[in-house]
Amino acid sequence: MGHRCCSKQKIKRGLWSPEEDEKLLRYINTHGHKSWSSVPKFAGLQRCGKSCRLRWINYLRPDLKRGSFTAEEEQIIIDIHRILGNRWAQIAKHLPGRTDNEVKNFWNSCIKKKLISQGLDPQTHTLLSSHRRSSACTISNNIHQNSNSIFIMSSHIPNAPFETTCQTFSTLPKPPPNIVQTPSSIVSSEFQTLSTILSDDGEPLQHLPYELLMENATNICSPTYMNPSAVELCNDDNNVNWVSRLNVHDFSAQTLEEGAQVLQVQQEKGKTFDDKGSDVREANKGNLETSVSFESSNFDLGFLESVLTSEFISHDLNCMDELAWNF
DNA sequence: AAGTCGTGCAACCGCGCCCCA
DNA sequence: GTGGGGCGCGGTTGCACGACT
Repeated sequence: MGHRCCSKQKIKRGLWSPEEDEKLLRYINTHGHKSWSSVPKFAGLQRCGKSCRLRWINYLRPDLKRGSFTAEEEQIIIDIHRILGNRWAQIAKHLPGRTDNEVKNFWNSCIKKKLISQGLDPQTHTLLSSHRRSSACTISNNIHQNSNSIFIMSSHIPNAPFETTCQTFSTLPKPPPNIVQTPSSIVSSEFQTLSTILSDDGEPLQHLPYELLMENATNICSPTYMNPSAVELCNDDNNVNWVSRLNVHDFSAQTLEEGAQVLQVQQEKGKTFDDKGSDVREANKGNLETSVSFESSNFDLGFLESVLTSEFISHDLNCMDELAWNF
């Protein structure tokens, strides 16, 4: 079945010949492509407009980058996919010279397999269930220099000495001065440009640019730097206000060794943050709160990632589109 | 050398959105 | 309000080619 747009025409399908490429290229370079449906007719091609458009976008466009993806591009794809999912066109916008088709193919042929081999679900970027039970997970510093990922998870060999896990925390590099000596709470105004560090009583102490927070996002979970009482990720997008809060009182290697851990995740809808970042946390009594507790000797930090990631992903993808993803 | 299998990628397909008459 | 055309997007297919037996 042909495309609706070209059902009346004699349509050739399949691979493009060099002659067809030449015709299309010459026509578009001369006339542009105001209407794809009329391109084949005027260019002398027996193709449908849709096919011409695809050929131009994916192959003939002069600004296309050739060759294999770099490690940096790969990491960008993974990072954005973690948030946006299979929105290849959106992802491709952040990779100059790459097309959505190219990104999609690269994902399906390479990245997907790589993530699976690492025990990660390529759709959710969380540990596959088969790995979740058999291994304790650590949240380690983000080793990749070009990544804005909040966490990188690494599997912890079940019977390995616990020091292996702790080591991850204790060898983190020193944080920048404005994040060290922290108050006990960080509020990340995730989808705006300011992030705020709050004191114990919720008063804003310091506003941080979003980029700075993200650059140092790994610090949030580094007990070497601090021992925050909560990590909050909030979105104040017009009428939709939400906060994800992770109480991580004892989020330290020391306590991990002690075994019993409590992670409380509070999802609080309806909270508002004014534009100065002040927290009016008592304002709303009707908040939805979800608490999850663990009493396991192996605190599953992988779950933390799941929670955070799902918050990022599920709450409002429209916000994601408006993110300042212009690296 | 011939057949089989796996992989990468170009191209197609169907759906949904937007615009306009 | 609605129906049709155009376009963009994500999922899928199928071919070409190299590796392997």
